[in-house]
Amino acid sequence: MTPQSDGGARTTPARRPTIKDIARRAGVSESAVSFALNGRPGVSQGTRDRIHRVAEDLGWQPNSAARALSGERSGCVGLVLARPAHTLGVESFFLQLVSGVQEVLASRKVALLFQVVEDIEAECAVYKRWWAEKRVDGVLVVDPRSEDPRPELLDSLGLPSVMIGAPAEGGRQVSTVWADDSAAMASVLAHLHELGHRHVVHVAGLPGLAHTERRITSLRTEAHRLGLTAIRSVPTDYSDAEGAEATRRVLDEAVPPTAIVYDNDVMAVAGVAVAAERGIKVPGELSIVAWDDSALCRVTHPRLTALVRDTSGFGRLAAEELLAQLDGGPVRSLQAELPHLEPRESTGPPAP
Amino acid sequence: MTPQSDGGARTTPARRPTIKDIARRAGVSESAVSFALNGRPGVSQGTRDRIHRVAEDLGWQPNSAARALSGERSGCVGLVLARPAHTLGVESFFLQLVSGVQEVLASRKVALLFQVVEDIEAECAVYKRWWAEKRVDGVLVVDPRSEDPRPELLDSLGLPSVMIGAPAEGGRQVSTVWADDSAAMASVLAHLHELGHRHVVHVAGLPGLAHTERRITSLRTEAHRLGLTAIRSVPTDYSDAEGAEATRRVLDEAVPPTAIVYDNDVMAVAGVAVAAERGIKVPGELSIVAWDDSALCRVTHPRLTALVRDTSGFGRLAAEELLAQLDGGPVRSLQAELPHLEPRESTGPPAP
DNA sequence: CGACGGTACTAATGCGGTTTAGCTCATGTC
DNA sequence: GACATGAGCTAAACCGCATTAGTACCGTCG
Repeated sequence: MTPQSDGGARTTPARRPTIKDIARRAGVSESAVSFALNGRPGVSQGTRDRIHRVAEDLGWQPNSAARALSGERSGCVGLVLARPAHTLGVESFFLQLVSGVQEVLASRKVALLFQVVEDIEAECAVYKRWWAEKRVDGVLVVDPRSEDPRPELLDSLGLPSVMIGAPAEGGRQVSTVWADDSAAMASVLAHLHELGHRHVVHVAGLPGLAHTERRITSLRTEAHRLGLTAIRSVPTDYSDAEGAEATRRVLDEAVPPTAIVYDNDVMAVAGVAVAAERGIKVPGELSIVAWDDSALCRVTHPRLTALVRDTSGFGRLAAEELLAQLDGGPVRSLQAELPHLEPRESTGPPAP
Repeated sequence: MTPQSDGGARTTPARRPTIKDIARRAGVSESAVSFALNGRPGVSQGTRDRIHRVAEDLGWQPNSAARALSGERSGCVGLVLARPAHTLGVESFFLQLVSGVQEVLASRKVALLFQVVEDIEAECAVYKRWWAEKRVDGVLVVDPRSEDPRPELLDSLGLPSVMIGAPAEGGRQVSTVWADDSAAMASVLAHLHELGHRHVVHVAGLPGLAHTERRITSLRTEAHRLGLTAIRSVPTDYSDAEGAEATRRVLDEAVPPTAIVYDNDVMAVAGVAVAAERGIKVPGELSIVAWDDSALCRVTHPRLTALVRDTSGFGRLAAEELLAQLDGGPVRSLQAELPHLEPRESTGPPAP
């Protein structure tokens, strides 16, 4: 830590123009300006144009605090990510989601308040604070759980919100946007079944998460339907470490699986590494499928067969839905496009 | 898209308590409440305590808009990430940085406004808008460039800011927080030199970025000092695709390098994959070093020797510095802890 | 020709805080 | 006992915008 320059006086920058400045320059009252700039009736077309010109000239933008204070809208939506610090930052899902969200929000001049916390309790605390401070108009909620306290909390606060990734839950006034994990899992299993696999392991993500549960259930149902018995899910925390560990465990079993489905890209890559370390050929002796595509799936050797979904499109959908709700739209449950399987080099027929 | 429930009337939630409510309940004026809650003089200890108790009871939190409007502080800082959508989301650096930033901000109840945009022009536009809307009190700026328009812009707006990753630049009233890439690069080259490598290629990141330039310069200087001539940098855009492509190119040369240093983890992993695809043994025939450690470096086989830095600590430092500046502190240039090399399995002596 | 209705605008108020100015009363001072 | 002092509190202005309640003016119609 080396202080280097102590910085002198900062020159005072241009003062922000206000409605008053516009009013003076245009020779009208402040209210006229407000009407004109907000497209309200009560000003002639002539003055309206003049006001717009002056505002443009001055580079005026509404002061967000003032607007929030009078208009009852802060122009912000919130997004909290509850993840223990060490699991942060490898998965591609999240930033892509956010980039989709932003596209929509930015076009409507809505800002995104973002916060990373350790766990779900802290997450709830953030919602309460944001609500009390009137910081956000609504929130996007990720990582829905099977026993989730958040819909109830958000409902009681009356904070408009969209749950990303969960189907509708009974009774709560919370919109949801979700992908059909069940169908997707079925398509993955069908692909492997067609190739001839009869013994598949699903290295799942966190058990508490709703979509994990859906995938596990779907796997079981489909396996049953296909008459397969040697099929099961093992839980992890989504980390590379547990992904690798789970892989080692199942490969050590008396009858190891011929295919493994991983619940995210990071674990799938870890699985490839474990196979490499043991000299197990992929896909010759072991087929691997990654849930969620990303650059990762393309940098491994062999490149990974992956379940591709339009993550940023998912984010866009969620953001649209939240904005619609803020505009007084109904609470709904929307389903995103079905993920599709992109076969690459990591899946093939099992060894005879 | 399947609308499912149309949501009925939302029950009106509890009204947010205001200072007025506290004043009434405590039997004092609103100003007294404001003084008490902000630790200003002008109220006796007795009333002060009483007011605090009432505020606590009511669960009062200051309305952020109101406070921003009168207090000249929005309680928000901004962070813009300018990346083309397709390069988003693999690198671990960013989310870790943010998690460090948040730790500090949250403890001071400052919110983080986050925005993803396509390029640096859009980024500048966001700063201008945030300034005009008075949305943020300051900003954190990432990915500094060698010819960077942002310090000048931020300076002219008078928006307090901290550049993350660049050493101080002449004249601008912008703080900086940076790591000594030059020394780090020197340590990497020393490691490889000790192992016996004489022909090293540096697969660099985007040429425009300041730290890329520093690493390239340092590599050249150090190579010269060590009397090595077969050493050079090749530029990429940080993506897995270009990392792989660059690797193929240099391995195709008449005299291929015996070691490659990659400017991020993703490209290093891509490099490993290219080696695997060609049957080149790592580290037997090719040593690989990754700049920045992450789960990725541990899931490859072999695990990657990496340059470790405390990214979230870096974020903390930057956030601290920005807050200090908002509190009237001087503009400074701070240096973060020196990254250190973590030798793993991907580096070894070159083939004889 | 005066009441009427509509248009184009202004004045005034409020949002929830912060801050300045002022007011009251007890105390100390000479 | 008159007067300055300061502690403890209140009233009022203000931040920048949205909104509601007027007001002035004009044309129209009975």
